[in-house]
Amino acid sequence: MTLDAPAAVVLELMTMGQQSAAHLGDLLRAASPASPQQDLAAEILNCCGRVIDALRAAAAASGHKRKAVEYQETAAAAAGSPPPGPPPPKRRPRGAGAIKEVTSGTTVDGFIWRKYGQKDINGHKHPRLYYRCAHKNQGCSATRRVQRTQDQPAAYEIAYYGEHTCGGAGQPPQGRGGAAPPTVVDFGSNSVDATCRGSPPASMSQGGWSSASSEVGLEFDAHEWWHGTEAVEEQRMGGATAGCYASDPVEFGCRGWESVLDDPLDLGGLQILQDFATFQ
DNA sequence: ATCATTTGACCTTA
DNA sequence: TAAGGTCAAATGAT
Repeated sequence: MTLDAPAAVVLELMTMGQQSAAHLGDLLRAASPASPQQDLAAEILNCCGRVIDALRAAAAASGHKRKAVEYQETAAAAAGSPPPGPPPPKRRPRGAGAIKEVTSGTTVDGFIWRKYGQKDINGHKHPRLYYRCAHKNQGCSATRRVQRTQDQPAAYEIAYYGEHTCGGAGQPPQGRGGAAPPTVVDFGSNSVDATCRGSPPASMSQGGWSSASSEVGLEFDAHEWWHGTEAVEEQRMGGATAGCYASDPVEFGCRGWESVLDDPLDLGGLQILQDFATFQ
């Protein structure tokens, strides 16, 4: 089994939660032999255990995949340090490795993209869509390639190329769209404000793909966070919009987590966890 | 009027 | 040479 850093952080946190719940159960048992609080602690314990199991299963299932980013790193390592040579080609080599690949139920990722092309691809039922960062005029060279998956029409395979040098998220293009929403992210809190206001991931807003532990939680928040053209297209393409589990404290309870983990198409669910276990 | 999207053509790579 | 990736004019939306 292989667990990449963010997934490993989730696993570690869940393990800590499991231990804390067990400790709480012990304390409650010492205080009174039988109480509803003990049942609650036991339920928390059970939920943590199931999430941990699901995480480990997801990591095991995806462990055999050789991802583009891994290939890229391997190739770079084989080539050694980049020699001073001609400028990078205007067009990336076909099949060049993405810096990140994600399978998601939404194309919304917190960045603002401009579509510049669409192509029917052999063997694919759906066309491939090409986007570049809306801040290209600021020198940002980030692009992404979006392809609907064959077996799951509501899911997209998104490959990212290039690093955001623009600051990206939270800076809607001048002249259209509204003011950027606050980019406050609080992974340590499960309050509605902290998790459901639609802020883009902080690590994204700073450009690049941070492996910071906070991103584990932030990916759950990568939903429609401003009403720009991307959101409109999202509706036109029939893509699912990310659910916001944290918006309902009940939903975010034990049953909510289970439903998340049980449905690979459900945003912020197991698919995302698999993405992190696979693509980091 | 301005800006984003669409779409066919062109370019590059394998 | 086929297929993937990008360009840029045309078109549509605001």
